[in-house]
Order: sequence, then structure tokens, then C-alpha cells
Amino acid sequence: MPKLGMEPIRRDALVKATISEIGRTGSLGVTVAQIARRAGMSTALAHHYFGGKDRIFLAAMRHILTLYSASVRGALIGSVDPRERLERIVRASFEPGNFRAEVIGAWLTFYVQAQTVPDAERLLHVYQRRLRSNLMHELRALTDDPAPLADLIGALIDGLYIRAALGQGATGKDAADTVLDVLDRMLGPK
Amino acid sequence: MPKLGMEPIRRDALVKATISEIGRTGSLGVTVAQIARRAGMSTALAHHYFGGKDRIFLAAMRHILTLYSASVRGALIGSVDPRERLERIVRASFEPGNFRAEVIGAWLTFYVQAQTVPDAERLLHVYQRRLRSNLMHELRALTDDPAPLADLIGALIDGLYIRAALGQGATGKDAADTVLDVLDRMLGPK
Amino acid sequence: MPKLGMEPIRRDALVKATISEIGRTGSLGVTVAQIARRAGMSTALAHHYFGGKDRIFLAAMRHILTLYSASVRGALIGSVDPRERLERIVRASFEPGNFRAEVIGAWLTFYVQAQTVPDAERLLHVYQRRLRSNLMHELRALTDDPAPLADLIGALIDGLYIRAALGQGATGKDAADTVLDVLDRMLGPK
Amino acid sequence: MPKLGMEPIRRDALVKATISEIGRTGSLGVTVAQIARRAGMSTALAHHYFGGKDRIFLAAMRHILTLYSASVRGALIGSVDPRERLERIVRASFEPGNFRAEVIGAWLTFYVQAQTVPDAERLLHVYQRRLRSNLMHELRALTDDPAPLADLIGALIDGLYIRAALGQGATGKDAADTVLDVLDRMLGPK
DNA sequence: AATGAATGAGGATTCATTCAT
DNA sequence: GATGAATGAATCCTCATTCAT
Repeated sequence: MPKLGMEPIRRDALVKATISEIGRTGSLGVTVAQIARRAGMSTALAHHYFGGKDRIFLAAMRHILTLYSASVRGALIGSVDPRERLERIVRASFEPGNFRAEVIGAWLTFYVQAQTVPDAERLLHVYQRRLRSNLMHELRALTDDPAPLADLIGALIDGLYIRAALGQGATGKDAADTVLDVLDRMLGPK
Repeated sequence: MPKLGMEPIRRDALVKATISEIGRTGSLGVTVAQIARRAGMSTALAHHYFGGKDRIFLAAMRHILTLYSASVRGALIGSVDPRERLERIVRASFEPGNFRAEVIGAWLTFYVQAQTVPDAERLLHVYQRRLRSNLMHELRALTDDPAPLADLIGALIDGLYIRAALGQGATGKDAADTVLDVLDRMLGPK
Repeated sequence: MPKLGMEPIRRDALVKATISEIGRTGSLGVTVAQIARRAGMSTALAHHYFGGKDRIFLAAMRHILTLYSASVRGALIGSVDPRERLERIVRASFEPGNFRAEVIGAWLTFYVQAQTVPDAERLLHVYQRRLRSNLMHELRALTDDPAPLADLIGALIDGLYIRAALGQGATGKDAADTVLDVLDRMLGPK
Repeated sequence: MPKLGMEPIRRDALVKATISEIGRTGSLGVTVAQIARRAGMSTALAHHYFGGKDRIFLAAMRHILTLYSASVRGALIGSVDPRERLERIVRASFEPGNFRAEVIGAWLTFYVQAQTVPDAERLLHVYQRRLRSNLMHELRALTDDPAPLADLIGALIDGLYIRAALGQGATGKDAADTVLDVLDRMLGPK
């Protein structure tokens, strides 16, 4: 059974299992045993590859953020118009890949973890700074005072995510429309 | 004047200790022992009064929501103008009593808990429905289609809260100003 | 079953159980479960009272050293002659209470632990310094250069202990006689 | 010249790595993984060559004792005078090769292991019997009752070793001088 | 010959909860 | 009403050992 080069496969399986389990149970109470079982291996192996529960969680968080960044970056390809680019950023945030029950559940949980675990906090800040910087870059072409608007959009996205985590939020499309509507209104009368 | 038994005093102390501890550590990892110690009693007594950890958490959550509702209700007294009432609701959400690091930390944690514990979810819905109903009531006088706007405001408030939980959000006043600014813009030019 | 004032009783039972188990198995591989079982309680309680395995071991070590010190101190009462006091110190080291298979086994194990655990090392040094100081005090009356002799006696006692740990050493009396014989010879021709 | 297979090279590397690691950490807590890593191979190979952790430890112990015996035997070559031969035996015990922090640490640890593992105990007895026999052989020419003296010297050597393990013992030369001084005094005025 | 892969067994530790007093 | 005492159950983590390649 043992083949060579299992490490990346196992790590990947663990990361995905972690997101699934956190999303499913909606809490950090997820145990390494649960994750390992879902990933189809022993807890010992999970520890072997990651070195500890925190590191597994962190890798899962990093995975989500990486996917998110990639989807934003991908969405921007081939677009130069600021308004259009803003729309693409926002829509990417709510596209099915990112805006999925289990991912949102994990996301919210990471928010909580970021209050305690320094590495998690750092990671979250990286994401927030990147999103803010993306927004600012486009907003500068559309308004004199882009900072407050960037912060507003960021907070609104987070708010819509958090509500989605409770299963009563709107669909991804509706959420994106809401953000874009606010954006246009705030940018001033057409 | 009826002499109070110890029960309400103890329960109150436990609820406050719970909020403090959750806010301080920023997680549900808080133990009954920590809570009991901070409340100045034994864990056995904590169980005696509440029957279990979940019930203690729930009571703490209920306490926060009750305080919040009370502050909103109080803020509305003596005001009849819809726009002014909206402002008072929003400002109440960010007033120092509610918008305090420790309370926000607890709030966020309860959000996570609401994903798993049905009672917590129910409680959170009650608050959200009440806030929404409050907003709707006033918005109806100002716009034809109040529902999306009420949802937007609710999500934005949550988003600003969550960011505050990470210690990088704005002050309560700034947050309230942001929400009100959005509100006015969305309501369209007067 | 639960009565008041169990703490000292439990702590004492755990300390004695630890010494027994270490002596019996002759290794630090002793588990908290073994100790707790022998002391007649759950592992959880053992942790509750001591806070961790290291602390249990340390308490056991402290217990042995305390007993040893007490037996030396007791032996010295009512004696003023230096040579006689030296003899009493030495004989106390090998008296049945201290020079018992299980105690010696534990002693040796602590020696090993002292190589790694700073607290254990500190404790051992305290004992060695005290023994050395006791010996020096008497030797000063008998020789001009007491230091080397004190060190020699100390090392010899340790050596006889270690051999006893392997079950092939002499009896306590023989061991004491050996040390005293060396002492007299080193103090010069009769 | 016969070309060596890998086996003896690997075994040798493992034995040396074991002594290093035990000496460094001062405990049997050393893991097979640590030993294998330091020896530059996988844990699987370590098991392949030795069949188990105990066997690795035993081989390391045997190695130390073999070196010790060899150094004593070597020191005796070309000397016929009993007193001189005794001195050479003693000095060999404390020569840099044997009296090295890492070796002493391992030595002490083996002493502990000898309390539990029968093979280790047997090995230690072989060494002690051999040392005793060496001492006795020379002492017979110098005294009527050599046995107690041989035991005394053996115990003293062990005692000086054990103190060295704690890092507060004297240098090898001082230790040897101490033993020889005792020896001469016990043999009586020339 | 050599190793990455994998795990079962076990250990320390924590904690909510119960109970006798 | 209040608490010290006590524990079962669970969790993270480690490690010797085995196995397929």
C-alpha cells in the first residue's frame, strides 16, 4: 500500500478533511481523530505530517485563503476598467467555490481562532490587507477618498459571510448584488 | 422589600463571569472552572444553578441580547421621527455598553456556537428578527422597498462587529457613522 | 466517601506510591496511572493534587531527601564528639529506613532525572551541599584539610548506594563500616 | 583485504549515535528516531539491524564496556609491579576516553536500565566481576585481605562516576588521585 | 540494502459532571 | 446553600515497530 510521494496527497487530504469537518460541525471542537478518519488515515499519521492540531488548522486556513486569493486574481485577468474590476473582486468573493456552507463555516471559525492564535491572526490580516489593497487600487480611480469605502466594502462582505454561516443569508449572487449596489450608491449619483 | 435569595445573585455573577472570560480568551475553550473561579464560587455550585455548561453559555448569550434589546428600546423612547429612530437604533448598537471588546468577543463566539447548538441559533434568530423588525418599521416610512435595506444594515452591523472583534475595527462612533452614511445614501437624495 | 481534608492524605499516598513504583520497576518509565492505581485513586485526582507527572516525581524526591535529612539530624542529637558525630552521620545514611531497596532504586532514578530536570538537579544539590556541610563541620576538628575528605566520603556513600541498587551491594551495616574504616584511615595513623 | 559489507558500518554508527544521544539527553527517553537520525539512516533500518530498541541499547552498553575493558587491558601491558598495575587500572577508568561527559551519562543510564532489563544487569555484572578480579589479582600481592579493598575501590570509582554525571565531579586526574590516595592509605604505611 | 509510509498502543493531561457531607 | 472530592471519558500527542516497494 505505501507508495512514494504520499506526503502531498496526505497533506491535501487532511486539509480538505479539516475544512469539511469544521464546516460540518461548525466549531473548533473538531478533533484530530475526526479529521484523520475523514481523511482516511490514523491520527498518528496526521500528526506525523503536520506536527500538531494547530498546524493542521492553520494549513486549512491557509488553503482557504489561498483559494480565495487565486479566485480573485483569476477573475481580474483581462479586465482594466476599475468599476468592472471592483465588480469582479466582489463577485469572486461570493462565487460558489468560496461561498459554500462548509467553507463559510470554517471561515467564521477561523475568525474566532484568530482572536487567540497569533499565527491565525496574522494570516487573517494578510487576507484583509490584500483585499483592502485590491479595493483601494480600483477605488482610487473612482473617488477622492477611497479608504472609508474600501473598509465599508470589506466589513459588508464579512457581514454577509457571517450571516450566510447561520444558514439564513442570501445566495451568493444576491449578496454580491447587495455589495455592488452599495458600492455604486456610495460612489455618488450616477 | 422582598429579600433576595442567593440564587439570582449567583446566577448573575456567573453570567457576567462567563461573558468576561469568553471575551478575555476569545473562545469557547473557556472552562466551567474558570467561570466559577471568576464568579467566586465552586464549579459544583455553577452546575447546581445552571445544570450544565451549555446552559451557562446560553444564559450569558441571553444576557447580552437582553441588554442589547433594552438599550435599543431605551434609545427609542421619546422619538417619533423615522430617520431619527433609525439613527438611534444604529447608535445604540455601537454604544459603549454593547460595543466593548469583551462583549464583542463573546458575541462572535456565540455566532459560532449558534452553528451547532440549536438553542443558541434560536436565540440569535430572535435578536436578528427583532432588529430587522425594528429597522423595517422605520424604513417603511422612508422607502417603498425596505426589506433589502434592513438586511443590508443588519449585515453591515455584523460585519463591523466582527472586525472589531479582531481588534482592528473602528471606534463605536465611527462604525455608527459608517452605517448611517450608507443608510442615507441608500435612501437616495432627499 | 469524600471527606474534608483529604488533600494531605492523598498527596502523601501519592508520594509513597511513587517511591514504591519507581523502586519496584527501577525506572522513570513509571506511569501516572501506575502510581495512581497503587495510591488507590484515579489519574485525574493525581493530576489535580500535583499538577503533573514531574511535580509528583519531584515531591517524591523531596520526600526521600526530607526523610534522610531528618534521620541525620535526629542521629546527631546528644552527641558532641566530632568522630562520633561523623559516625552517626554515616550510619544514618545506611540505616534501614534510608537504605532500603525501593528507596535506593528511586534514589538512583532521581540521579538520572537530575541530569535533565532542573528542579531535580537543584534538589539533589541541596542534599549534597547539606551532607558536605555536615561532614565538613565535624572534619574541621579532626584535620587541616577537610574538603577532599568530605568529597571522598560523599562519593563513597553514593557509590555504595548505587551498588546496592543493583542488589549486589553489602548490607547497610557493612557499608557503613566500610565508610568509617576509610574515614579513620584517611584521618591518619591511629 | 576483505571488503566490508554495510552491516558492521551501520551497526557501529548506530551504537555510537546511541551513546551520544543518551549522553546528551541524559536519559533513556531517547527515541529510536533520534538515534537513527544522528546515525544518518531511517528508523526502519535501525530496527532491521538490531531488531528492537532494547537490543540497540544493549549493544551500546556492550560497546562502552568493551572499550573500557580494552583500555584497562592495554594499560596493563608491560607492567608487572602490582602497585603500578593497580594505578594503571584506576587511571584507565578515568582516562579521557572513558571519563567523558557523554559516556558517563550513558553509563549512569545503563545502571538504571540494569535494574529492569536482565540482559543489561548481566552485562554490568560481567564488567564488575572483571574489574574486581583485576583488582583482586594485584591486591593479593599487597595485602592479606584483598576482597574488601577491591569492593571499596569499585564502589568509590562508581561514586566518582556518578558525581561526574551531575557535572560537579572533579576532573579525571583528580578522581584517579583520590582513589589512589585511598588505596595507599588503606594498604597501610609502607 | 534501504526507506517512506503507516499504525496500534499507550501516556499525560483536561474537564464537565456527580456526590457525600 | 455550598463545596471539596472524585472520576470517566475524551483529546492530543509520541513512539516503537511493521511493511510494501
